[in-house]
Amino acid sequence: MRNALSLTRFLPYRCNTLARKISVSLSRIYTERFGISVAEWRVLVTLAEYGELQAKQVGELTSMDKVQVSRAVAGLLDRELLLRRPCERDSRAALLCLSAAGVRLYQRIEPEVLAWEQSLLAPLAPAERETLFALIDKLELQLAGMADRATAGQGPV
Amino acid sequence: MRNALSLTRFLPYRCNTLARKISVSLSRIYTERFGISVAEWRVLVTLAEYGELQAKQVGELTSMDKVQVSRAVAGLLDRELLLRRPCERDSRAALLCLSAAGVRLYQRIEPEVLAWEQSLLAPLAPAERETLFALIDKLELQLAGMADRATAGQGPV
DNA sequence: GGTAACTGGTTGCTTTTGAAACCAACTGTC
DNA sequence: GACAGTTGGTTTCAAAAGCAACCAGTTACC
Repeated sequence: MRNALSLTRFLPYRCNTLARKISVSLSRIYTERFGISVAEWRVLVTLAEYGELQAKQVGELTSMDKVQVSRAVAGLLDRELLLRRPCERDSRAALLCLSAAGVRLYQRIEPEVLAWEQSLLAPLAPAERETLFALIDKLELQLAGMADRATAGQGPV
Repeated sequence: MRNALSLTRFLPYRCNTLARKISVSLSRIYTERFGISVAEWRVLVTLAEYGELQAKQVGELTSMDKVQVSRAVAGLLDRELLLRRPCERDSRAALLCLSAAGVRLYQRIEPEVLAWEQSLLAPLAPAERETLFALIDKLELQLAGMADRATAGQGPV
């Protein structure tokens, strides 16, 4: 049967398998050896970068939905890798940050993850790395635009 | 806390979210409107391209593992979009191909998917598209090498 | 100040995924 | 031709993702 579509040149497929392979390879570092899930890892990185945040902000920064964030935070609190204190401006929310143990754990994992990333990016010249991130930016932007157009004109919200 | 790692410049994260957004956007076409899952879609595309294949070959061509293939094929057979006949050389295996209904369905979906892909790739010049696929190729190659090295030297197999 | 709509966050439930056990059939070796 | 090891494919079971309901607290409006 004649068809124009071949998976090897189909971006959704290529992007999906690449992401999966990357994730499997990377998660060996923090999942198998430190018992940290992908969601928990993202929360750790974000709090390490920003200091103190509400769960909602973590979700926005990581593109995780609130259920994922809630469960990841619960797991990290169980292991006392996070601290939670009430937010005085809004008593529904809480402020999260890494505990001392969380910082120590993060500092053990981070260099290994960075080394792994260097090894993955090794075959790419610096300019190619820039290009790669620029292309990803463009595609995400375009997707956002496509979503907007798809939901527009569907009657009043 | 000072750290070198920021999610916005971390390839695993960027690749993961991009793949997820692409998948959500695309699957609106075949999931919501035709009731085809991602795995089933890949089987359809592969059989449309290659004609008649064993489940194992479908798995190799699509990077799906055999459980995924098995379930996708079962779903498609239920809806009579596939034909299965015994393989005379190996009676464990079966040969799969699209049924007439499967071809018709595929021919309805394919143009919509191609149009969607064009719309996604619209902001990329032809040369940029080539670059993107080349970069993905390089990264997958590197990952394969990293996996080899990781499993090498772990004692006799 | 009371009530309706909304929001941050959690919980419960259903659907999806993935790993490993499993079955039947095939291959090689003796 | 019997036995050990392998392979194509399915099933089973447990972890994970996604959805909707929910609770408590907040905002907006009359």
